[in-house]
Amino acid sequence: MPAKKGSAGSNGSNDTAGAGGNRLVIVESPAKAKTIAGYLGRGYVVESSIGHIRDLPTKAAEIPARYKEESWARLGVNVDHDFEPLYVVNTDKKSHVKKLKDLMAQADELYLATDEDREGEAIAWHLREELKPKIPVKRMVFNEITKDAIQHAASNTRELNLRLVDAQETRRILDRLYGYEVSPVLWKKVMPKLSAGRVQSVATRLVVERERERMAFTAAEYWGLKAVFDALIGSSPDTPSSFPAALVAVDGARVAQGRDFTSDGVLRAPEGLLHLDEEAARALAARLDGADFAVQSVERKPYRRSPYAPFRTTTLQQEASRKLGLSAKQTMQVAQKLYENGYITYMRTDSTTLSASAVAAARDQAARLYGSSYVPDKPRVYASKVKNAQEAHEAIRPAGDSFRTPAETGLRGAEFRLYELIWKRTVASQMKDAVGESVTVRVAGVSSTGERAEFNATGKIITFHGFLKAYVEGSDDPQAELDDRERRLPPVDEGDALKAESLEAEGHSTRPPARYTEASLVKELEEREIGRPSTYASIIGTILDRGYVFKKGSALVPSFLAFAVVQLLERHFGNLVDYDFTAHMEDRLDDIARGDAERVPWLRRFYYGGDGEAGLKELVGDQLGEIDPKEISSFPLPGTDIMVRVGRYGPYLDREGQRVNVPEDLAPDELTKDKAEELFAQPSGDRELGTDPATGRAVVAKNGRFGPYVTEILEEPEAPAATDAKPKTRTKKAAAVKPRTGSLLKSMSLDTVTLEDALKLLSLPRVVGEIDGDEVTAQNGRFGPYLKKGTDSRSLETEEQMFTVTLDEAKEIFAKPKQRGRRAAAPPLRELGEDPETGSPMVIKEGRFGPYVTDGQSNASLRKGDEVESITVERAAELLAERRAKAPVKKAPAKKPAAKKPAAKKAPAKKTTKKT
DNA sequence: CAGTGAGCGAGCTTCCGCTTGACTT
Repeated sequence: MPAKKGSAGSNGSNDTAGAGGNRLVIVESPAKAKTIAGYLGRGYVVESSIGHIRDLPTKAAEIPARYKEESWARLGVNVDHDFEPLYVVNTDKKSHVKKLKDLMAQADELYLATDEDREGEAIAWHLREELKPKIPVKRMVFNEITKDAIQHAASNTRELNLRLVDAQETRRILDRLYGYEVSPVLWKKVMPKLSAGRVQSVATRLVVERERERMAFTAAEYWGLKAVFDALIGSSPDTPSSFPAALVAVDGARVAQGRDFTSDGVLRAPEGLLHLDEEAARALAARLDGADFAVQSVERKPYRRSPYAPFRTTTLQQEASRKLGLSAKQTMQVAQKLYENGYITYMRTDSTTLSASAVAAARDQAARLYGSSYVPDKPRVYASKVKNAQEAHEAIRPAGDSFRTPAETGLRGAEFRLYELIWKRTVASQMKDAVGESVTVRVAGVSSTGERAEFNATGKIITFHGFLKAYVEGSDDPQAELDDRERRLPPVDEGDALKAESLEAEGHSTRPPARYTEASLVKELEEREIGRPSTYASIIGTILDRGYVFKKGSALVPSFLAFAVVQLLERHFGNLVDYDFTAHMEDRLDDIARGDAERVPWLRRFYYGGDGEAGLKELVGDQLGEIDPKEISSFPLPGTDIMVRVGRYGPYLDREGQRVNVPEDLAPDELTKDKAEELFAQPSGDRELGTDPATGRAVVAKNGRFGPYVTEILEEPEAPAATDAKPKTRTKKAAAVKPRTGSLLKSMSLDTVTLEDALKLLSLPRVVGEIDGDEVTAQNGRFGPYLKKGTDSRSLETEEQMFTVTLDEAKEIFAKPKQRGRRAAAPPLRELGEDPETGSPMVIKEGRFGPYVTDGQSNASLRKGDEVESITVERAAELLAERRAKAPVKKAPAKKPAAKKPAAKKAPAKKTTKKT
């Protein structure tokens, strides 16, 4: 499938659909458009939609003005009227949609050739809705991109399948309701900007559940014997003389191994099992020292292994991770490049099917490289293992009707290695099975006290390598035996005497289940039918971005934040994070696609409830009060009176009010009782800076609620003798002598702050002098540096001024009224001229929340995509108009906040109470 | 998780699934 030049087909190939008219064909991907243009030739113009062209509005700014006041506008779904969706053309697609319209204006027929799956059908429908064609519209589908298949598809079109579109729309609406209703619950109860969704929340839950298993896990220790036996035949490269073997039984009782233990560290079924501890194992080894050993039995079984199916998205991500160390995202980026440049087929697929020409190419390549004896008589066919596979694409394979070897591509770096991986896997998939023999040798000996000890050794001889010549799959577990690796044993027979070269005790302990990696999590999701090939990489990205998981090497470790979020969802939205939720959804969508069910009753049940079960609306509305933020963010540390809490500033430990931070990168399963004590013992990362020579007190730097600061350590008022003393007395005493504190200046940092800096900070407030009988001091406050004179104050411009400002300067500053200092100091960033609507001049200013436009009356923040430098008069006027529409009266709302001032001040504190 | 005094434009965060290119330094 070499890329052809230009997007409009002009190659002189057969024109199957007849001469004359112009046909516009729209596919999803630009790369595909290029190829297909070449196959269709004259009379066809092939363009791409570049994925979906319309969607529900993402944020307020995208909601058309006439809907903004609707109660459901925030959702983009009219939940009051049959869940009717509101579609807008995505901002970044507007110009492209116009281009498609222009092309359509010159066409006589429109072919909607998007992928043949649920999403593809929907894209086709959206195209029809948005382009509003007045020319005939045909739906064209194909599963294979070859000239024959494409030409056949062009002359065998069908109608749009509106039921399939209905199913897609239902999926879309459900995901929106889930995501946009549940996320705000997290903002209120846990932390702003968090998110929940059908896929990401289950992915997070999987990672959290695995960590819980690890935390609940109790390791069991067990011992065995490892021996190396010598067959006394002399060794050659092909036939070793000695081989390793492990103790499996003593006097008929099987020796316990890792798999015999439960996750609680106890034996599953102790009868007939021998659990060796270190002492017993060493003693047995001693009693076997010098014993005679002989081969008790030799068991041979045929070994046969078939090649792996060609790559689909998830298997490619897994293997690229194991073998090339690429993340899911990196893999997809590299694959995208290979696809765009015509080296491989499409990389977001759940199909393992190869086209006939690809099968032929793979067989041909295998025969040329390894000989025809390596190629089976009949092509291999791979049925998809993925249950809800939509199979709109082929497997991922080298492009074209004959494959380029990696060397022939001229590729380099990651692109070369990924291509090579895909090429090998594809070629191997059409090769013969590997065959051989697996051998189990059992060796027995009698100890000095008459025990009969039996050892096992296993080997594998591959007599015909078949596909293994081309490709061996990697393993996630480095300890695991590679299934395909050859391991030879000496050619021994029953009764042969053996000499023990070495025999020693070996200790093991059971291991907790391994953490997920990106690749294994994606695999798990795919097996549970959650998520789609185009989203696997971004799901990982989302849960990383939200801080739900972090990476430790390649392992995905859940944060305590994830524990809190998952705990909330499990307790209050159990159905939504059920692992089968998506599977049930898919069943309903299939019903809808077949015409066996309607979407509205189903969505209504989901959103409004029924049959005695609460719907989503009630759960996020009336029942919201039942969610206790404190409880949801608290986890008792087993066996202690310590609580792990997730706060706004990260996780911390709480023991009767004593608090200490938990390092952000501490894995939850590493937070043991001992570790917690250790954290309490070295309080909160304080850094001792030295002693204040004036007071003899220690000065430390700490990180506090308001950022880094320095403080002094006061002597303990009393020895801890009076344990009965009421806290009140202590508070009183502490109130009498408060330690001096001071926030670090912006130029300082916690790591580098010196004693000298600290003493300077602790010297504040500085008395500047006296004005009109009032003492003037310079100090650092909540809003930065300022001067204080009685009840009056003025901000200072720089922190340095706190130490340098003179009395004369202070007089000057106090002579000016309060507000002006700030307001006049900020000149407009840009002047825009008159608002065409109101005639008042508009200027752009920099404010607390970033740049905004003001006409003196209304103010409106610039939105995403608006730039101070480039914003137009029209856009600014539009923003102001929007702002005016929202808050038309100026006085009433201005008064309210004023009256609420005390409440507003409490707001931050209130938030904290909610949380803590 | 330290503790101190203003007066000011609020507005937005978020879902899943399709698919790339557009900016500037």
